[in-house]
Formats: sequence, structure tokens, C-alpha cells
Amino acid sequence: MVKKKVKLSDIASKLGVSVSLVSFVMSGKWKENRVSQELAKKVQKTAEELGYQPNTAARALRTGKSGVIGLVVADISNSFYGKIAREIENEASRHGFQLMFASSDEKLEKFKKIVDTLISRQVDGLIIVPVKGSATYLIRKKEQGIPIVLVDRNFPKTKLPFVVDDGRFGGKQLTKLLIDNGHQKIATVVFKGELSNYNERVEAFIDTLNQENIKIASDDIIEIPERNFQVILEAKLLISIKNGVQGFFFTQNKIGIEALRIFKKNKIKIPEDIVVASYDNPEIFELGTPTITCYQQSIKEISSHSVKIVKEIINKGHSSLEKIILKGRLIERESSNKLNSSL
Amino acid sequence: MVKKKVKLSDIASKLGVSVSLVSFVMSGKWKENRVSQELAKKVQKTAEELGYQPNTAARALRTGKSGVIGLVVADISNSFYGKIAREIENEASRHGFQLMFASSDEKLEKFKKIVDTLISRQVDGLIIVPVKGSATYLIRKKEQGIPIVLVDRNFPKTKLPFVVDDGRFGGKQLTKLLIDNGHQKIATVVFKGELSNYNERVEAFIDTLNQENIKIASDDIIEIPERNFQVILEAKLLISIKNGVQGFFFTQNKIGIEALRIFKKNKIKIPEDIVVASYDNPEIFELGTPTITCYQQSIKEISSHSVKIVKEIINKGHSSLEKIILKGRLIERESSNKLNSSL
DNA sequence: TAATATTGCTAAATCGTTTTAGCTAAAACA
DNA sequence: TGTTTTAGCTAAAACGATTTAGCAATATTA
Repeated sequence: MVKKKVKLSDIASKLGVSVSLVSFVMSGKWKENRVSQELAKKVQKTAEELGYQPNTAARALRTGKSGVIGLVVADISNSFYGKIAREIENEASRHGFQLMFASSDEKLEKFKKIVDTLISRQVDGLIIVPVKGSATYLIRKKEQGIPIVLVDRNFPKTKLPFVVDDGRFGGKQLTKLLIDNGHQKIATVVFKGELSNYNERVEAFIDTLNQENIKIASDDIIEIPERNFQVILEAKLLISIKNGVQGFFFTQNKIGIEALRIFKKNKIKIPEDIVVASYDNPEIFELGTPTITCYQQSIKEISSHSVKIVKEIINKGHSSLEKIILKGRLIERESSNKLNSSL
Repeated sequence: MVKKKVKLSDIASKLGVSVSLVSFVMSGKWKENRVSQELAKKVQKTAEELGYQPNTAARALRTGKSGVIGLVVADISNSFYGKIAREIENEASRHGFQLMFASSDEKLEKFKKIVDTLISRQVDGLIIVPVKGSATYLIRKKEQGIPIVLVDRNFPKTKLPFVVDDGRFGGKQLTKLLIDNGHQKIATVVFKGELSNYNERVEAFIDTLNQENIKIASDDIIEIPERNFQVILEAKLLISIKNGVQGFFFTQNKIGIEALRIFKKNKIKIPEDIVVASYDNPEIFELGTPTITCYQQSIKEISSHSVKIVKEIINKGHSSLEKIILKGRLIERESSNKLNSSL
């Protein structure tokens, strides 16, 4: 009982007109192709009646446009990327695009494979959270004419368009807050590597401390590897605390959340034993006890801009604005102030 | 400097062979088509050299198969669906499928539109978290020959294949735990509507209390509407507490998380003032203070089964196992026991 | 009235694969 | 030796849309 799919020729033969004419009508171009209004209406009506749904594979083959944008994130189950995906989805559908997505897991080989298959699936453009070491690969893709926009992270030395949060701003906001609350001995934690976006947050941390004439020990910049980071993070945090660190600035929600787990496990009290501020704003930061001071990126704006840019590149080959840096906002909560924890 | 895409005919003309032959080789069917091994190797080599990537639009048009599965969830930014999506993604890619996704927002009209566009984009099959009232619509789609499997929620009176958690089991586990911890006056909260899956959790709640000969007041089954549920939930929770309710069983993470927000805002202490147990296991349940007792669905199994089933339906028209009900596991934490909150 | 422009439509090529049918030459058979 | 099989390849149709070129009939202009 499988109903056959309705195609243009079904409508055409039912009305005794040509396929071309039906196509003109269905694509909304009947005026410029001088189809009489009378016929146009008839076509629309029978298309409706028959339940016509265009075959987008055929259309994609003919036009070279699929109406699909590929989205590559680090991990769709991470709340930050989940939110990004959701906003990009909204914005994309507003512009008539569907989304195909995949998670790279921060692995270069997997990342390349994903991007390649997305391209071979004829996506019109790509919105990408790039992984370490993917710069030259992505440049090659861009040079092959694939519309690409980076999001969340960028490669500043390249000409790859991007939409990112202002890491210097966010890093400064959080660091400043910790200092203003009377903490001098503070440390930051970041994943090791050349992703400039996160490094900017650390640089802002350093700059801010320098401006305030606070000395930084080398141990206060804690770099951890990506794999099995939980174990190493725990060790480093505990050592830091033993060494007298009073506060932490975490550069990513993934690190911040794991740190909370570690503090809980080791019965380290926030903010009594240690004060904390983190990038991003997952639910746990808002609802946990204590609430966690954080810097929330402008996810909506980041998402909408990335769609807008990739759409422009798709349509015009380039975008008028290919480098966008957006500021987020500081959310002061209980975790950052020992003296006034009822904030 | 836009490099043109390499196609089969490029490889063919470079080697002076026919397109068909190249196609046979590239699709791995060279043996049954009696291509000499020597030539097959040559073809593979030059395909590699030229960086050939198949045009899947063309392939989809010709074969009627796109290699894409459509995934419709309620909200990709909800951690539960984020995790589901991630697992489905893994499993799908293992079977050679890409995912196209969209969020329904629990809105029927949006849901229908999404499913229609996914179908017109030639997805081979659909994995769907259905919304209220979508049963007849989905049945029609199934009858049109679209491979569909429901996930997380099902329509038991229909023949739509599904993979879901065992709501009776989970509901019973959580309710029993609250009772066993000495709480008699407990209430549950659920979204109003005919989604049997959630209703089963409530039925299990009722059954369990009945079995224990505990009387249930009608106010103890709290039904809330989907839109603007936050306000109503707050009111209902506060009233219940005023009325002497000692504990709550929340049927979804969305409700449970919002309840935490409300308790926090109203300075209601868990488990001192009220004990709590909830379906699902978002980060906040594990890391918050107190930790929240919950029932964690078998997300991995749910996801992998749904992919397996939809794949079978795609390939064979039906699946050997179209109705799967999986049990999850109870995670006992601090929120459910007043007496022993150092659990 | 004749030349030109416009209106309303259609035919047919095209996109890049897959797949069926069939062709040729060599191998196997009688 | 002549016939049948088999191996190894190619030609061409097909998928369903879009789009260019062009045909007739009518309308407009000189």
C-alpha cells in the first residue's frame, strides 16, 4: 500500500500542460516566465490536491544547491553546543535551510571525515566549530569554493570567516571580578593547544593580573590535555589549593563543571575554601549550591550571525562582514565572593 | 580559484574507460560486474589522486536512497535529547547514515512541517520523538511507506514501531524509594496530555501507592500545561507543600530542573523541607547540592535500537522487533532521604 | 499592411550517478 | 572446426527537477 510519490509530470499530465510550466509555477517563477495567472492557480491547486512534495535530490542535482547547511560541533550533548545548535537551527529554518549535524569529539581525523562527507552530501555551506590542527585543511576546503564560517573558535592568522565571543573581554571580566572581590592568588585552567579563542581568555587573565600588579606564578596557568582530563584536572586543582590558590577562573563550561564534581568529591567548599568563576552558563551554574559566577556568551547573536554570514557566502561568494567578535555578559553569583556569600 | 568537483566521468576519461566501469569500482561492485582486478586498482588509485567525492544528490536521485536519517526531537538543547541525539548520531554513522535534525518544540504544526520537509528531502527514514496529537498524521506517513520509528514516546494503540523506556518500571522505582524512605504524603507532576509514556509514569506512581495502601488525594497528581508551565508549577508546588506534601516525584527532567529553580528561589530546602526524586539524570542532579535521586533511562540502548530498527525497516520494509521497552536504573542520592542526608 | 514585440506555452538538454542490456574477443566445449 | 560460455568492457536509459531556446499566436507599432 505504498503510495507513489507525486512528481511534476503527474501534475502536468493531469492538467495537460508541460512539465516546465508546472515547474515554473511551483518554484514561484511563473510571472517572469509568462504563465497565465489562470493556469498558475490551477497548477497550484492540483499540486495541493495531489500532495506534491518536491524531490530535493533532483533539484539539488540540477541546481547544485541542496538547501542544507552542515553543522559541525565538538559535541552536541554539551549544553553549550546544544544551545548553539538550537539557535542555528531556528535561524537556518527561517532562511529556508535544513541542518545536517555531526560531532567531531575534538578529533582531527573524525572532523575531516565528517566535513568530507557533509561536502559530498552537497551541503550548500558549513558552520563549523573547528578542532585543533584543522586550519590548513579548512583553508583548502574554502579555496575549493565551499562556503565556511567558523563559530565559537577561529584561526586568526587565516582568512576563514568567523563568529566568536570576545575572549579577551570575557576573560578580563571574570578575572577582574575575582580580584575586586579581594582575591589575589588566583589560577586559571585551560585545555592545552593552539585554539586561540581559549588562549585569549588566558591572556586576558594574565593581562588583568599584570595591570593590577599582581604576580603570577607559572603554576597558576594550568594547562591540561584533552583526553582523560578529569584525572589530571583533579590532581592539579588539589595541588593548587594546597599551594594557597584562593580562586579559579575556568575557561570553559566543560572544565568548570568537572571542577565542581571534583570539589564536591573532595569536600572542598565554595566559596568558603575556594572561590570560583567560569566561562559559560550551564544550568548547574544557575541552580547548584552555591550558584556559580560566570560569563555568558551571546549565543543567540553568535548563532544568527553565523547563519547570516554563511548564507551570504553561499549566495554572493563572500560576506560583507566576515569577522565578528561579540561580547557576552558577566553574571555575578555566589561562588566568587567569600565575604558575601548570600549575594 | 574554485576547483571544479571531480566526477566519475573525469576519472573515466583520464583512464580511457567508461563511466559505468568506474561506477562499478567506486561502489565496490566490481567483482560481480567482472571488472579486472588490475583496472579496479587503477580506478581506485586515480579516484584517490583526484580526490573524488561522490555526488550524493545524483546517487539519491537515481537510487531513491539518500543515506540520511531524519531526527526529530522536542528540543535539541534539552540535555536528555542532546544525549539521545549524540548516541543516535554515533550509531547512525556506524551504519553509514548522516543525520538531519530539527526540534519540534512540542508544537504539532511545527512538527508536521518539519517531518514534511525532511521527507521531501528524501530522508531514508525517520527517528521521531512524537508530539501530542501527531498519531494519525504519523500513521498516514507510515502508510505512505516512510520508515518511521518513535523514540522516547509511543502511541500504544497504533502499529507505529517504537523504542521507549519502561515508564511503569521507572515510575515504580522512584515512588517505591520515596515510600521506603518513610514518606507517605507524596505528589507527582506531569505535563497534561495524552502522551502515554509520561502517563505510565504517573500510573506507576498511583499503583505503587495503592499497593502500599497509601491514600492519594486528587491534588497529589499535579497536571500542568506545556506553555508557561513555570508559573503554574511554582504555584502548585507551593500549595502542595502548604498542604503537607512531604515529597515529589517529577516525571521529566524539564519539570525536575524547574522545580529545583523554584525551591531555590523560595528557600525551600531539600531534603529537610521536602524530599525529591525525578526522572532523568541531567548534570545538575549529579552535581547540585543536594544531589538528586533519579531514574536514568538507558539512553545508549534506546538510541542504538532505534537506529537498528529504522535501518531494518528501510532495508526490508519491516523490522523483526518493532516494539522495544527498556528499563533504566535508579540512582539513589541525597534528595530523597530526610533522615540520612549524608548518603 | 507589414514589420516587430509580446504573450503563453513546450521541447529538450542537463545535472552525476546507477544499472540494464548488449557487444566483442577469448576460452571452453563438442 | 564450429558452437557455446565466459570474461571484460561499453552504451544508453533512467531518476525528477530546472532552465534555455524557441515556436505560435496575438498584439502593437510604424
